[in-house]
Parts: sequence; C-alpha cells; structure tokens
Amino acid sequence: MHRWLMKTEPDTFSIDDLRARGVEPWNGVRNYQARNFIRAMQRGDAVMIYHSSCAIPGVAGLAKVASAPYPDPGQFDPNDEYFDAGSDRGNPRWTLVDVRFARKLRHVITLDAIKSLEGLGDFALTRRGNRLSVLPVTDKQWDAILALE
DNA sequence: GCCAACGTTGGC
DNA sequence: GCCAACGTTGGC
Repeated sequence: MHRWLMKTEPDTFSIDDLRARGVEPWNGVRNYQARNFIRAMQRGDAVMIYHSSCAIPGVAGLAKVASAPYPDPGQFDPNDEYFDAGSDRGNPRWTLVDVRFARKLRHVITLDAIKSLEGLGDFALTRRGNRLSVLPVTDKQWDAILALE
C-alpha cells in the first residue's frame, strides 16, 4: 500500500467535482515520471488531491486509487486534447487509474503551511522547480500534512 | 500576467 | 549525443 499526491487545477476539475463524480478516470498525464508513478499504483492506495494554479494552492481532499493502472484511451483519439500520435496500441505510452473521492478537508492545507513543516525528508512537492503532477508521499509526510487540518 | 524551472524537440 | 529553442507548469 502506497500513498500519493495528485495535482489538479480546480478551475478545471476540483475536489468538489470529484465528490460529484464519485469515481473519475485520472486522464491526461503526459509526463514520463508521473506516468511511472501511476504504473506503480495499486487499487486502494491513498491519494491527496492537490489544487494547483489557483488562489490557494494546497491539499484540498483525499481519495483512493479505484482501479489497476490501464491505458489512457485519450492517447488514441485524434479528437482528444491528449491525443498522442506516437503511442502504439500494442504498447500504449500513457497510463491512468480511476480515482475515487474519499473526503474533502475542512480547509485547504496550503502549500505555504506544508513548506513550513520540518523533517519531511525529500518531498517532490516542495522541491525547487517542482512540476510533477503525480508524486509519492511517505507515511511521515502524509501524517505531518494531515495533522495541519 | 510574469517568469523561473525544467521537459521535450530537433538541427547538427 | 549535444544543446539551443521552445513549450508547459505553477507559484506569485
């Protein structure tokens, strides 16, 4: 069992949208490092839903991985915004998992507050120039962040 | 809207 | 295989 953080822009798809949907295929990840993390996911893994590119960036809610990893169908659809002409159907390049809403936090745990935590160890979220949209969270990091709720 | 960081592309 | 140009991410 592993723990993860997945970013989303709330203007496009927020924690409230996930709550309304229940389960959502987390499509459109087109970064190899993020994809490799997705491929390491297992059904039942815990996920922090992080709001990025918005007024108050931070962790907004919790979710669970609700499927095994499987090929992202958008990569084969020329009309899809995430279409990838270079992806081979026999060996798909891009992978996704379904994500199931668990709960919305009482308030957003801000990036600012997370940065002020000490002793988190290496954490992709607070690394300089951080751009990864899917990243692992250690138990220690998970607990320290949620203790701020 | 700006811009730093960094991944990707493509010429050589 | 190098690296400049370009595109994207994401905080501010």
